[in-house]
Amino acid sequence: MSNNVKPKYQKIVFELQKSITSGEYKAGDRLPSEADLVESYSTSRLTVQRAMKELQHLGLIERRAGSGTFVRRMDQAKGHSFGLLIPGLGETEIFEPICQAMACAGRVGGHALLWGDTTQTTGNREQQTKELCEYYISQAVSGIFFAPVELMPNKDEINRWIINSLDKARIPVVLLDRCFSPYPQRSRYDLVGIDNRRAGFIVTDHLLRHGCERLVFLAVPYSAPTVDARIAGFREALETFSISAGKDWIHIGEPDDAVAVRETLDTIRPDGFVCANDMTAARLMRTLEQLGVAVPDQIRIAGFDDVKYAGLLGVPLTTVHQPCREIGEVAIWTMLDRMAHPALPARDILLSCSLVARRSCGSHTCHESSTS
Amino acid sequence: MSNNVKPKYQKIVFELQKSITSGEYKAGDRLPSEADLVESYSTSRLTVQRAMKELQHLGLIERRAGSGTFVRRMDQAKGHSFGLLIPGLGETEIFEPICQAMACAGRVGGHALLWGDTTQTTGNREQQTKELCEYYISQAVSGIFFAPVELMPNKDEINRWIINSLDKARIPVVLLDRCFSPYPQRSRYDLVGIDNRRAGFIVTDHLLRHGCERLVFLAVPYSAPTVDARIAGFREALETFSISAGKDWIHIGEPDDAVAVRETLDTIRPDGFVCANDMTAARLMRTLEQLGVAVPDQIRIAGFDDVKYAGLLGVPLTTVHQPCREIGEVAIWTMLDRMAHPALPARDILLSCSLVARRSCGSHTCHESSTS
DNA sequence: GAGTTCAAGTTGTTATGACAGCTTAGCCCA
DNA sequence: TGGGCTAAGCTGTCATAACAACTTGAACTC
Repeated sequence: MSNNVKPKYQKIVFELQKSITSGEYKAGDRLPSEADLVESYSTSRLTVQRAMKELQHLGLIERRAGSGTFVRRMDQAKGHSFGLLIPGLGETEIFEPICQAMACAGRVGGHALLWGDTTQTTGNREQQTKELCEYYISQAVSGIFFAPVELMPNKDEINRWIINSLDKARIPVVLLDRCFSPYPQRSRYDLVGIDNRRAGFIVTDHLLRHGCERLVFLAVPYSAPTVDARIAGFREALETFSISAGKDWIHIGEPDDAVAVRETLDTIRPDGFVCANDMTAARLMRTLEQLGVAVPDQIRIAGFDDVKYAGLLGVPLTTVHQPCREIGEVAIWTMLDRMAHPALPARDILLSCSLVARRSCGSHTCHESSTS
Repeated sequence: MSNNVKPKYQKIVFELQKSITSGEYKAGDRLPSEADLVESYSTSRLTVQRAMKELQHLGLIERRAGSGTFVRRMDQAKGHSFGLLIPGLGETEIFEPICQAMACAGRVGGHALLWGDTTQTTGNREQQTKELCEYYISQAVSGIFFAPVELMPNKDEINRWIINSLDKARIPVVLLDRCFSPYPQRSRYDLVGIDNRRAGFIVTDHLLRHGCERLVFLAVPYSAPTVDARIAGFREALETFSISAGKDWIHIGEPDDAVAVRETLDTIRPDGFVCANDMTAARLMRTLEQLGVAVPDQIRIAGFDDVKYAGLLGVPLTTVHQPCREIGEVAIWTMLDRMAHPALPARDILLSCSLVARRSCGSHTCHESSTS
């Protein structure tokens, strides 16, 4: 005489499970609230809650206090599709190889990468980025790799809009290269990038070892927090040489502004520049050439990123190499791991990077020149 | 801000977990009955039951109606075994909860954690650590979690010896909390820890917002690179307040040295100290008390780690909380992932941490009644 | 138009109380 | 002594009640 009276909460579990797997509720859909279920099953809230807890442990649903209960995105048979939301793709040079590596690593696992074009000349970039974001949401991608917008006065607003949209759609996000929150804060997302503080230290240390004593760090306005980290490393390296940075050794401005550059040269009398990235360094070099200042003889220069043309400039540029391939691989892994373990806390995942010494720092150990 | 109110049932889960993983209850043992727990925790049966359910889902216990609750014997067959190589285990306070979390997370996957004792009073620590390392190698563990030695003049040599040994044995390593290389360098191993630069920034920023204008960072000699990162954050925060740190604002010395502390007070005239960790802060507070300096009225103090006794000092200590549980979980997943993908580059995996404001910083907005 | 406040709705946590079903140990009786 | 029975103790299930914490969107203010 098997007791046919099944626990009431198991009945609820069973029926909801059926509704979910049969497709009545799809991924991301909101289930009826506890109050609704209490009524429709004429039971107590505790019982409903217990059923929900079971479903949660089964990994079928996801609950959010204040918001509701949602069907979790199922681990599809094999392949996921991920969206790339990278406003500067094609311009910054470093994201292209990163995406390449992601596509390659993704193919191994049977995943697809959607490339969105945000570099069309028509329309403004803000609009394009938002539209691409909405497109990805409509396509119900499994996750999105996002490189926050920078170098725009209203970057915070745009980034917040995007993140809010993705949050509402409950799409997991992995940040690439940088966070969108102002520094001491931390977003709730994983971030994959390089250790910018270490990079700043390495490149500054290199210049100091080659005889520099008065260095200026140059960055354009509205830069990302990555630049702050590079500045921190810059300061730290100076400190190890017992050099205390003057007030204006961190200069925020345009490298094309010949007047401002001239003034900086005259007031601070630096013997070297650390530029926030290679693009800034390249533009500064052109300005210095116009001003008749010789690189590296009078002023040494270094940058970050190791973009393709860094070694092809009039004076090959010393810089820090971004391990783009590795960043891409790790980013894919991070996304998959995040989908498998949603409860893990947000992680900053930093990779190491290496110095590429060229002539602009006056190095005697580099390959390109030997002016011993 | 600091979310000190933990659910009661989670506390029960945590304590029972600890009792199980520490071996107080062995496999097959019967745990106290619900009624017993209701009494000893002075709570309701529902709460106890909820805690039990959690432990059941974690796979730690097995319940039989009418009989009792029993510790499940774990399946040693399929899991890996990992070694914990943590020289200061039991002293630093922060590694204990980290290991606890690792043991729990590992148990879910059927993995075993070997705890090595390096705190015996006989023999020196160096010898013990090396012996433990050799023991793990002889046991052919699948991986080792290593917290490099610090605070010893020959720490570099010891760490190198250990790493070389593990390298020869081809045993994967995940570093906990800190790297063993001097700063700008980077080891070839994954590292799991907190974002010390951000932590340094947060705590310094907090003191500055409460009116401090002249701060000293105090650390003992031979500290790990984590302290350098905290100093970098310290400097950065000062910078955002347009305060340029004086030469001696970074003070390396013993907090017990009353003469040196007196001299620092007289020459720099600080209105606050940021100490490299809670232990340093606690010792400094005692010295200041001897010198008749009032905390926080004359000098504000803050530390790092949020060790257990931080809130129990004469003047409760403002500090930065280390998310030990999260570090442990992430460490286990990192190790498993590393074994699955040996080709991925080395990663620094940093977690975020939060400020715990108590009286030593002179904050009036805090609630120091956190410790029950 | 952007930020703030506020109210309604949702889940999270805990207390109290009750009964049902299962297991074990010990007692009683043959 | 062996077998069955029973009482005690355990977990499983469910109802009612209340407050806390969080989210969202709409109304509101600057």
